[in-house]
Order: sequence, then C-alpha cells, then structure tokens
Amino acid sequence: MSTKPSEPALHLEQFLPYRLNVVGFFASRALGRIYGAHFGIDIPQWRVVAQLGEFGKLTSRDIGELAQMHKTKVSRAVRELESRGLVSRAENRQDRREAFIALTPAGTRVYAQIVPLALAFQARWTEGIAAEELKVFERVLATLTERGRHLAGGYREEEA
Amino acid sequence: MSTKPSEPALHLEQFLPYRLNVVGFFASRALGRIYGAHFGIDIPQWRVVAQLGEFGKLTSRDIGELAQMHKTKVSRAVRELESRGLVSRAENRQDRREAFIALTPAGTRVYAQIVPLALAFQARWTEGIAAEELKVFERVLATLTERGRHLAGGYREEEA
DNA sequence: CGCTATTAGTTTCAAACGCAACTAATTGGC
DNA sequence: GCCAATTAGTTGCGTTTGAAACTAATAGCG
Repeated sequence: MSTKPSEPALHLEQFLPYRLNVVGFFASRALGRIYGAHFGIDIPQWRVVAQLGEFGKLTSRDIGELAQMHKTKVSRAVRELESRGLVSRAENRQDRREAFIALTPAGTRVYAQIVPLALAFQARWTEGIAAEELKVFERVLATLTERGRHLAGGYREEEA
Repeated sequence: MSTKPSEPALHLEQFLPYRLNVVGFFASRALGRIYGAHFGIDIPQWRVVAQLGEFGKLTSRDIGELAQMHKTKVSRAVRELESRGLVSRAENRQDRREAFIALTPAGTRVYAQIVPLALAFQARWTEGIAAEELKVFERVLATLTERGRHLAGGYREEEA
C-alpha cells in the first residue's frame, strides 16, 4: 500500500484569497465606522471624495477607473454626494456626454477632515511593523494586485 | 508666509485599506469564476465546503466563526448546498438547537476537485515571488488581520 | 423545579449591488 | 455630411447582503 506522494491539503485560513478578503473586510468595516459616524459617508462615497480631493475635477468615468468602482456605483455615490452639497457637477462643453465632478467648499472641508483620520488609522494599523517589512509587504501586494487584475479580468470583459 | 510643516497628503492608491480591498476583490472575482463555472458554487458556499472538507462535521456556528461569515450567510449557503445534495444535516441529540453539517459523498467529491484548482490558482498567483518575501508578506498580513479584527470589532458588538 | 437569560439558527425586510438595457452625445468610416 | 459604432452616464430589475426580529431549545439561578 503505497501512500500517494502528495495529496496537498488546503487550509482555508492560510489560503491567500480568503485571507486578503478577510483583512480587507476588517479594514472596510473599521473605516466605514469612522466615515459613517463622523460624516455620514459610506465607503463608495469616500472613494469618490478621496479621488476628487487628490485630483481636482474628474469625470465619473475617471473616478471609476481610478477608484476601481463600477460605473453604477460611481453614479449613485456622486448623486448622493451632490444632493448633500459635497460635490458639484459641471457639464463638459467640449463633450456633453460627460461632466466634471469636483468637491464643493463643503466637500473640501469634509475631505480635509477625513484625510488625517484616514492617515491616523493607517498609522495605527501598521504601528510597530518594521519599515523594511512593510516595504516588502507593499511590494508583494502590488505584484499580487497587478496579477490579480489580469486573472480576474476588469469590469469590462476582454474579447471572448 | 511660512509653509505648514506637514499637511500630509493622502493618495488613495497607496492607502492600505483600499489596496487590500482591491486585491481581495480581484482574488474573489477570479476564484468565483472558477467555482462558478466548474461547480455552480459561489464564494460563501465554497467557504462552507472548504471548512467541512478540512474539519469534518461542524455546526453552522463553527463554520461562521472559522470562515468569518455572518450567520445568515452561513444559513443560506448551507441550505443551498443541502438542496444540491452536497452537505447533510444531522441534529445534535445533546443540544437540539444545533445541527452538525457534513459533506456528503458528492460534496466530498466536489471538494476533492476544487482543492487542486484552488491551490493551483494560488501557486500561479504567487509564482515568481521570492519565498522569503512571501513569508514576510504573510507575516505582516497576519499582523494586520489580527489588529484589523480588533479595530473593526467582530460581528458581535463588544460591550457599549 | 420554574422562570429568566442566553444561544443556534431562520426569516423578514430594507438597502446595496451589479448586470443589462437604455438615453444622449460623439466619433469614424465612406 | 450621414449613418453605424462607440462612449458617458442613468435607470430598471433581480440578486445578495446583513441588521433586527423571531423561533426553538438549553442553561443558569433563585
């Protein structure tokens, strides 16, 4: 009775896709609480605000691309932010299909308040991890992300 | 006019919670395709099957804890798996509130088919990354996960 | 014992999600 | 210049989600 040389086992808690989802979930949940409690904003809305705060005016398409969000999610987040007076919409005269979204003064103030909270959260989260290790971590993370993008295919399906 | 010493900027694409969500999303999407296309199973169902494959019979509560799933998600995944004949349910005579869930022979076969696919996916995903770096990556990931669990609070709220 | 608190699991319900279809505008070939 | 193809963005719709309420059973405490 020979034993099979390698029937490799799977342990979910060590399985990378699972682990990455779990850690991402924890991060979202913690951040969502901060944004929600202080500003009544959810994660999709935060992503929009963050991109606008960083890049100034953008079209919805750009936001979706930069923030990895489905276009319907962008559309809804922008609508809600606009209704709260945090972003404004200005039709592009050169191409009236699209519109430039930008933070209003009120939106800019919210952004300015959230940024330090977000950075503090990240700082607290990574506190005490050796800078060197963190660097390796981020490099590997970048590799996995880039490859993952490939393996998953974007929102837009590739040719069949 | 003195410049403020440090008004640190936030760049979403370098913001860890965001990056972890994105990479987790890619992984889920890619895996979901594999499970879905080959076995008609989604990610929550896969998590249940994976835990049962690893640990044998478990209660729904155990599954939720092990796989970090909300109890309603477990409930629905188990119901669907049961209806497809992939898991069975056996009331615990010692405590009739709970039931032991286990893979049926058909479920075991599916599990045995998925495991190599999952492992191959992970192997392909991490291919070419130095073992040393991967080790660092996983260690930091474990730290972040553990801290994230704290920062996020579990499903069950802590005392107010 | 008897009654309240707790726990396992399900169901209900409203919100969020994303695909597909749609509208409106622009582009590109011919 | 006109018509088909493409693109930006929204809306309709069925599915998934999780919080809260609920059911059924057990545990704990008097």
